[in-house]
Amino acid sequence: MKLLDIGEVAELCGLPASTLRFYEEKGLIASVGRRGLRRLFDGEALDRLSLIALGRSAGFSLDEIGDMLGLDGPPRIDRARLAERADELDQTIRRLTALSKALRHAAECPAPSHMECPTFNRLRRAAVARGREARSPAKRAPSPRSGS
Amino acid sequence: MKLLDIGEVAELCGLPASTLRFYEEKGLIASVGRRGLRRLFDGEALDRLSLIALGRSAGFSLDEIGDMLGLDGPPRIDRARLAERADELDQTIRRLTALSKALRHAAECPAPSHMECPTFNRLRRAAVARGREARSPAKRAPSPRSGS
DNA sequence: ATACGACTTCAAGTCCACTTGAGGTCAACC
DNA sequence: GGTTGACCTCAAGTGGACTTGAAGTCGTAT
Repeated sequence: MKLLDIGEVAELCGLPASTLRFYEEKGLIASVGRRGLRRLFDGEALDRLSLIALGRSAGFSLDEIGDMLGLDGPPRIDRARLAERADELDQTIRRLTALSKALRHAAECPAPSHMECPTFNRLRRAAVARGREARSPAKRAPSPRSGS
Repeated sequence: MKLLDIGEVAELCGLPASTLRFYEEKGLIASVGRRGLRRLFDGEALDRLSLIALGRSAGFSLDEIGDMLGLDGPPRIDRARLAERADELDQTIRRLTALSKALRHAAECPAPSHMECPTFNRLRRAAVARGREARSPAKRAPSPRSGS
């Protein structure tokens, strides 16, 4: 299997090399060796990076992801936790759906102030209400680096 | 209209008083006056706080929300931006939906390693793919303060 | 009148996920 | 064999959104 330079991995996964070093330092990924000083990665690193991206976009912190993937080692995944997080995600999805509708309505509604519009207020309440019980932020996947 | 102490506002909106002071400092909310040193708020602050919560949960930064609500003043909302963000939210929703399915599948699938499961891999790709073009994180609504 | 506790200010600290900078190494190409 | 540019390490810095701490003020209940 072809071994990859950190720059190639960076290219393939869309993360800057500094982030890959940072992830390695945290034990989230591992290089299979070095050529001189340079790290060499194999396909497993790419798999793990894809799982990391998945976890990040599900709102897990890097530490949580580390727990789940097994810091250095084969992924061992806590199924109960995944199901729980899936439930939370479904909540979030419902909330964001209400939110999207509210935004779209606000963008079109001619009422002078949105606070006077019953439709907006209904959607607003729907969007915010569920947020109260959220556990931690669900971030989008890390954005690609700015350059290029 | 009844005027509210910062503690009462905090109680009503579920944010700590320190956050309300912080928001006031940023110009996101304003008190209508003071009783001695103490800030007094009216209903409008609650409305704005609810819009702030809405904006936060849509993934706007406090600065962006400040722009939209008009730092100190009546909300003047950029409709094009709202529609644009609604589109982005819809993207996020689709991604999170794939993600939720992937997590749920991972929680149930008996395959020894998820990386070997075609279903998981398909969902994984679907969940991660769209994340590449995301602009900024869509956070959940701010969590209620820890105590009580 | 006095004590209490909820408020006040301002500066500094925290957390997370990275990024940046300085100074150094070295594999590969000409 | 020399240059180059991608890599290396380690420490420190960044940004957003708050939180905490110290020291002080003051409305309200007893």
